[in-house]
Amino acid sequence: MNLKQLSNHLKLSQTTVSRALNGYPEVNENTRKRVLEAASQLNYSPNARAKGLATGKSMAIGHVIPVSAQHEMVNPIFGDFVSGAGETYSENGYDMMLTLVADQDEETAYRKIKARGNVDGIIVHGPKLTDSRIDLLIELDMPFVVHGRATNSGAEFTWIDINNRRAFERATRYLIDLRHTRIALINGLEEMDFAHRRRVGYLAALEESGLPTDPALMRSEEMTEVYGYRSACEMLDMPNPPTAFLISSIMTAIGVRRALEERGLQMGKDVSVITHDDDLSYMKNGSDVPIFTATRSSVRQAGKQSAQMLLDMINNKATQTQCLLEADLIIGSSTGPAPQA
Amino acid sequence: MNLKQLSNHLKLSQTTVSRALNGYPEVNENTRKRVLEAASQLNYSPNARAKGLATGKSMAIGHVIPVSAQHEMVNPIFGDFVSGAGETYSENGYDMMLTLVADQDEETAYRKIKARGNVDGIIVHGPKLTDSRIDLLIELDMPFVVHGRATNSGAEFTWIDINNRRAFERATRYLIDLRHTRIALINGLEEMDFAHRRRVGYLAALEESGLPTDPALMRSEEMTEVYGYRSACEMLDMPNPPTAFLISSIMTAIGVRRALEERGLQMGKDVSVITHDDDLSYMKNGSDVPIFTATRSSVRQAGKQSAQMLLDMINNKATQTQCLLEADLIIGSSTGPAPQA
DNA sequence: CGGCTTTTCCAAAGCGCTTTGATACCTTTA
DNA sequence: TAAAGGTATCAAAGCGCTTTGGAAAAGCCG
Repeated sequence: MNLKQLSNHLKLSQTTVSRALNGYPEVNENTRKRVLEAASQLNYSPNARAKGLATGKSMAIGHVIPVSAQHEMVNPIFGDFVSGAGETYSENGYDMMLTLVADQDEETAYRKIKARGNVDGIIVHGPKLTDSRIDLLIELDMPFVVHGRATNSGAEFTWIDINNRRAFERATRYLIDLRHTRIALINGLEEMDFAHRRRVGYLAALEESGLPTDPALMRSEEMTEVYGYRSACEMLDMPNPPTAFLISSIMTAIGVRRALEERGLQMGKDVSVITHDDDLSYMKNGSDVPIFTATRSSVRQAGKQSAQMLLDMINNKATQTQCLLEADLIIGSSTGPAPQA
Repeated sequence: MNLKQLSNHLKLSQTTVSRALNGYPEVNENTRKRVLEAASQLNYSPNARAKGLATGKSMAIGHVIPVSAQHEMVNPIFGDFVSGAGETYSENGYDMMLTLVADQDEETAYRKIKARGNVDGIIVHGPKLTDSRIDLLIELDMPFVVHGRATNSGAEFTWIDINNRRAFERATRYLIDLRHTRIALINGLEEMDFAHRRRVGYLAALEESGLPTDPALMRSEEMTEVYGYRSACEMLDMPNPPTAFLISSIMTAIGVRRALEERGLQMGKDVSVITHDDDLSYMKNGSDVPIFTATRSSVRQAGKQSAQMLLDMINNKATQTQCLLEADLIIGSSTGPAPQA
């Protein structure tokens, strides 16, 4: 069923039918009603390609997911982010297009996306400290919103991010207040902007309290469970082990917990743990009382909001060009005063 | 840069340029080379919408993710599945389109997808025991591949699935061989086809050994960590607790482990645990020695393969219409002989 | 060199929609 | 009553590509 058939069936011109369907004023209300009824009854939906060609809009948003060829890793937050964004898209009649791009061919990939013209805007995932994609997208004149920031980018762009620095500064300070002095940082890859900021926050709190920093207590890797386990094992087996861990992801924190339990160490008593918690749907941080003390911020919410920002931008009703969310510091049972030496 | 501009620039007709780019034989090799060079130099990529309109193909595959409105849950396997599929798509020049659909408006959603015509085929996620989508898609004449099966569907359709029944039957038998007699099943929602099959396998093994089934030892819910924790707590606090758990997801298994540890029970000694393991990238089941004894099958691989099956189907070189993968039973340290009463 | 096929290229139609510019038909107003 | 202004509809052009049906150019043969 296409427009032509529908309008023949109604004995109206395509123009009128099209206008009736798209809510233009210059069509009689009775006619409009008739058209709308027929359309829904005959199950007519306009062909998206044709509509896109004619309007120059594709009514789709692209999500470009960086894939490091070595790891074949998918960030576990991805599902929740996308589900949040998807909700906004549905409400506004947009489709969501996914593209996985290996680091090395980012440039061509983005250019191609622009040229192919099947998205009206892009959400940029996983920005690095220095991220060439931003300048590229500006050059291409493609609307985009970055989930995160890119510290070393001079350009102005629209982003939504959580206050990673402050969150980790607060968390570190909280541990220091509990008299911990050897606090380990199990971070994400520090070429990633968020991880870098977290480290800055961590270091700031240490420095503020005059505590020394120890490179042996800082790790930076892809945030898997095994990474948390391995790091914790190695650190706990050091002569002078940390009494607290600050961790960038709940998956990794679970690995750390495993290492603790394996050693008969009690979390919140022998060793304290704070993790960042993206509030993932399948991996909630406990129910009533949180398992982990955590810096929490819903990534689903961030997805929803970044989608909204992008749509506003595309439809020229943009006002807010950046959005910094504060993470909550929620206290669970994984932290407690440092054990006396 | 569009075809017209490109062909003007080359002083050739659009026809010739189009043919040169699409590898048709009726164009001089020198001309073709000239065209190809200019295209890459001027960064020309054909407009996907226009191309789609002209060819009737959209070169995109839709993934339709069911979202239960209450839970707002995203299956954690989703990211890995999609990343596997995405790889196949990239290799073949296909895009991936994501649609989140709430259960109640499935029918309209699928009809709309068909009518809008921006995908050439669909991957169906999370099939239920009885799933109306299958008949609908057949009626709509839309190529599709189901990730999983739908037991109660009479129709013939293309699917890829793991042998859930056998996997859980083997796992249960393994536990029985270890002299466990009270084996709990912490399953996914049993309206889901995979969960139903797992239950059938579990029951078959029990029956085969003449062991009684106890409804108090069987749960069926959305597979979160908290669900595992809560179920295990409740069961362990029963007068006659299970000595072994069979669990449908590694996330849930982690919750069970948390409950065990909280009670000072040692996994693999006091209580045995087997879980299904989708081999998620960020949640590997340990490194050298597996944390959990598990029935393992890579969901990333399944994603890759289902994408391939669908593309083959669309391009008429389909041969294989169903694919049953066996899960490995890998032995970790979470299982051991049942403790003597 | 004329007639034949083969090679190489082209003009124009068409995919399904939106949108511009016109055209009828009614009202209103001077 | 004629001119002016609305209202409701339409025919046709155009979005950027593919593809059909030719036509010109080139190569081959006797």
